[in-house]
Parts: sequence; C-alpha cells; structure tokens
Amino acid sequence: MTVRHITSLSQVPQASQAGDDGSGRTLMKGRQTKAAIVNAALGLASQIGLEGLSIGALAEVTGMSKSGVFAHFGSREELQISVIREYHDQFESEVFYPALSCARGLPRLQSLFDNWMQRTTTEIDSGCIYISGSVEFDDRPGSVRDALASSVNTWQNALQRSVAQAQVEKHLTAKADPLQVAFEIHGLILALHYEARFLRNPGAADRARKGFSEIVARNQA
Amino acid sequence: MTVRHITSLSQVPQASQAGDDGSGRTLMKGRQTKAAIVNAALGLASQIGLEGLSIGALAEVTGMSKSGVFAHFGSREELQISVIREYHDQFESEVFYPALSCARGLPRLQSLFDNWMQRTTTEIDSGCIYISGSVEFDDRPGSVRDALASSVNTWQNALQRSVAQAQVEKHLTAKADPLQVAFEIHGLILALHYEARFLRNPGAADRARKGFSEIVARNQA
DNA sequence: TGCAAAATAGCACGGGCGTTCTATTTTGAA
DNA sequence: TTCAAAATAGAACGCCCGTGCTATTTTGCA
Repeated sequence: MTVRHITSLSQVPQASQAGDDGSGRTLMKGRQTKAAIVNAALGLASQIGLEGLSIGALAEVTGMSKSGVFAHFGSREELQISVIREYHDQFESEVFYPALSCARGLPRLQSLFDNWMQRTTTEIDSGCIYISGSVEFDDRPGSVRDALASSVNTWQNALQRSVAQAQVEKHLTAKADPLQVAFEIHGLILALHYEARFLRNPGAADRARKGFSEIVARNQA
Repeated sequence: MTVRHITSLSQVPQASQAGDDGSGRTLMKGRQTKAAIVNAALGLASQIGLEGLSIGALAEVTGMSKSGVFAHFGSREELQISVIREYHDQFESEVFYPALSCARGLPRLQSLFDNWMQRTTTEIDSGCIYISGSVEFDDRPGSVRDALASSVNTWQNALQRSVAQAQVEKHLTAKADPLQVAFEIHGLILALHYEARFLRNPGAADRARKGFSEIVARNQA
C-alpha cells in the first residue's frame, strides 16, 4: 500500500499510481498500464526532451498502439505533465526525503547537495528534464510550462529553507542571503550538467563539489 | 569592406558574408540574401531553438519560397550550422573583442564578464542558442553538435586564458585553478539564464554579479 | 458465468516537415 | 543588348505527427 507523506516537498498530495486507490477496491488494470507508460515516457523525455516525446515512439517502446497510449492521457500536454509529476516524485524521494534524516542546518544542506549531485551525475548519461524543459518552455506559455516551473520552484524553496535553517542553527552567518546561496548552488549544478553532459569535459563533478565547499566556507558563521 | 581580425577568438577565418568576396569581384546577390536569411534564422532559433527552426517558418518570415530558402543551404543541418557561425561571430564582437581594449589580467577578465552579462541580460528576452543548443544536442551526435561544442569550447578557452593572465599579472593568486574559476563563472551565467528567463525570478542579474565579485575576492592575490 | 464497462486496437484525417524536381525569373559580365 | 549562369518559385513526394472515430478485446464485479 502506498503511504502518503504528511510533509511533502510539494505539499500537494497526488493520487497513488497503482495497486490501490485508497477506497479498498482493487484498481483497474489501466492504472498500472498508465504508470508503465509514464515511466517509459520519462525515460524517453530525459534523453530527447519533453518536446521530442512522441506518442508514436512511446507506443513502440511500450508495445502498444498509438491510440491505446493516447487514451490514457487525452492529449500530449497531459502526457507531458504526467511525466513532470513522475520526475518530481522521483526527485523528491531521491534528493529531498533522504536528507531529512540529517540534522537541521549545515548537515542537512550538505546532504541535499550531495543527493542532488548524485542525481545529476546519473543524469549526465540520462538527461534532466528540469534543465532541458527550462529551455524548451521558457518561451512557451501553457500548462506544461506551469507544471514544470511549479515543480522547480518547490525544490528551490526547499533549498532556500535549508539555507535559512543553517543560519538559525548558527552554522552559516546571518549575513548570508539564502536566495544568493541557493542561486550559486544552482549554478554549480547547471554548469556540471552543461560541461559534463554536453561538452563531455572531465572533472566537472569535482569542480562542482569544490565550488560548494567554497560557498559554505565563505558563508560560515 | 569587411576586415579580418588577425587574432580571432576562433582563430578560424570565415569568408565574409556580403558585399565582397575578397577578390575584388562584385558579389552575387545570393550572398546578401543568404546573410539576410541567416539573420532571420538566428532570430527564430534564439526563441524556439535550433531544433525548432523550420524552413517553412523561415520562408514565411523572409517572404521567400521554401525551396528558395532551402537552396542556399542544401540541408537543414547546414542552415543550423550557419546560424551557429553567425551567433559565434556576434558573440565574438560583442563580448570578446571589446574586452581586448582593457589591460590584461583582472581588468580584462572583469570586462569579459561584464560584456557576457550584458549579452545574457539581453538574452533573457531573446534566448541563447549556446544554452538551448546544449540541451538539444547533448545526446545527438553530428556536425551541428560539433559546430556548437567547438564554438563554446573556443569561448571557454578564451575565458580560461584570461584567468591565467590575471594570475601572471598577480591580480589573482597563483593557487587558483583557471578551470575552476571559469566553471564557477559559467555556472553564474547559466543560473542567471535559467532563473531569469525560465522562472522569471527578479534579481537574478544582481545575484550573478555578486557571485562574480565573490569569486574574484576569494581568488585575489 | 454473464455482461456492462473499461481498456486497447485499427484506421483515417489534416497538417507540417525536409527534400527533390522542374520551371521561371533575375542577374551581371561580354 | 545578349545570354549563360545564378537565384528563386512552384508543386509534389514520403514521412511522422496528434487526434478522433469506431471496432474489438479484456477486465472484474453481480
């Protein structure tokens, strides 16, 4: 049974994806199929982007017909939004939740960064839809862009809160600006993704880690 | 008459685009038309990406027929590469060359960053194909990717050389790593583009500038 | 086991794409 | 002014796209 976290990164509870709908009634097979499609779609979108995602290619990958895939979403936009939600959930459970087991303040901030680095390192091969999506939808208003921006904002806020907590715990100086610190950390991750995935420069991960420790050192209480 | 710079950012001289081919013979009208098409294509590609660039849309914008546009390039790939070259040239003349009038070392590095910031600020509205292109072609081998990566690498090398010169001039400590400094600066620009253009967060430009001065302060001799 | 409802398939549509082929127009030196 | 060459247009091609419509199959409770 899928358990809902009370304190969610997004604060927006989602319907569980498979196995049970919460009312005790067995779920229809469609839910499971839909979850499988979304997973495949996330894999595709990570590599070629949300805009490159096509229902035909998705049908081929899942061994279904185009209309069979389509019926689960009703539109391509809804499919893209489902992929964003799935990515959000994975990001939450890989980067955010594990860090909650670390003490508030610098330890937790360090853990958030470490987990983020770990995920980004993986994404050097697979791609990251928070990054590719930002350039695909920066000039394209609509519900997909909204879902993407909302997801990213949620994470940015969580990161900023963690910086502020580190100030409360006297791990970082009160003079630091959480927005500034989060901005610089975000830059390190973006540079890592750019230089490692696109330029294929070696050593980028080390430079990102070094940059983070410099930021911490400079803002230490 | 178009003058060739002896010391070019790219070190790769290009044929001039219009008016004269260097042999004294008057150029055919096609060259001028091609230059106009490339300019329009750069405008389109900046907004919707190199992949979103379509010959049909380009024909409509320039008031030509599809085949008329197409004939100048022979393939869509060649069109995209022409756009990248045009962007490279503009970047060179807006960011790189003006900084050469500043003294070697920190003044020139500061000028490079200021010019880069200026350009990126403009691109918050128009988009930047070095950034959008990186996510469009990070998993798509071919000549377009090669041209893009080569252009970016040229600029990165110029930036790193400027950092090294600042060390020679004793403006920055010899212990600094030019690769590390350039990486962190690149991150600031990427974060600015992401947060200002996609998220529409205010204050991102100030944060990028603040980040740069912190980097300089930390690495000062 | 029966049977409505859900899930999936098959097919066709209109549209945009890059590209090719063949006219037609325009250019510019002789 | 002539005329080959260059530049441009026009139409058509095969391809893939998202989507709608109508069967057909599968599901899972009564």
